[in-house]
Amino acid sequence: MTPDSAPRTYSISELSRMFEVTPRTIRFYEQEGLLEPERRGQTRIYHDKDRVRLKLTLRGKRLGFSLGEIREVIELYDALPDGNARQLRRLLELLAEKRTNLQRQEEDIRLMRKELDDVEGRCREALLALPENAEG
Amino acid sequence: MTPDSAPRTYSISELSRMFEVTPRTIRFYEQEGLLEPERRGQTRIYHDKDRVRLKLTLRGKRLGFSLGEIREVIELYDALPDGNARQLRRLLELLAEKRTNLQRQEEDIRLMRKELDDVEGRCREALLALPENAEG
DNA sequence: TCGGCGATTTACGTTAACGTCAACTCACGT
DNA sequence: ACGTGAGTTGACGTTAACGTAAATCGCCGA
Repeated sequence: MTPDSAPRTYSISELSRMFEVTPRTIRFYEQEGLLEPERRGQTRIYHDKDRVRLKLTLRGKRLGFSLGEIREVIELYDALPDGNARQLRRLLELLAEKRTNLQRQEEDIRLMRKELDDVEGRCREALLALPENAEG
Repeated sequence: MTPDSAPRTYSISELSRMFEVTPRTIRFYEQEGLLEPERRGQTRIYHDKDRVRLKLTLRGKRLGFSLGEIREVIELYDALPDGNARQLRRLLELLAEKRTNLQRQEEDIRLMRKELDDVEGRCREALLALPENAEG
């Protein structure tokens, strides 16, 4: 139906709206080696590859990774199919690190949930103990 | 056996070692309203309450919360048993926010794991495709 | 009495991750 | 020809979260 899944492109403002970040941020990420948009004249043209990278970058950020860490993975990933053994092993190392990190975060989330439950419990008790209570 | 579970106290360097942060960090957290150690002369004396707060603070940090966010929760929590209704409701709001946040993070972790799996898969393929391969 | 050691205060320095201009350029519609 | 709107390039500003260094204090043991 769609012609032939035309390889879409995006303007910077388009991407910026899609992910709710400013154009400044997107240019900054490029400067930091996280994106490599095409250029039409002086204007940047973003492809799906860039969109995906941006998505991964933002996700990484939400998980507390620095732009440097994210870049390192992306760079190694890009050199993947023909990377030398050293690079590949390095990448595996990096991946293992990230996994460990994720695991710790899951544990932290679990514990934090318990805290929240506890606090919320006490909070509701305190509310009910109020003279003029009316919860909702 | 232990006398009567004496309410332990800690020096700043002791705490600093326990959590692998610098004394500077601990003082900074106090300045930001996250800790309120006792004073013996000009020296800080930390109680278990402070230790717990520090632990929570660091956990919050690992989950990407700012010191300000963490403080807000701690403050409201401290004023808990006799807080007024407005404060209590505000606290419930905050807690809900944090929960939403945690949920998003769990989703992010899930997705990130998938990415890692994918990358690792390709990486191992690339390794095996090497002429002089020897994985371990 | 002196020398350390641990702690404190004050203050300036630093890094990451952008924000915020200002001054263009370029294509487009009228 | 002209304005308008999107995009670009410097360049400097900002904020959070500490780092770092210098000067000071108090106590304890030889």
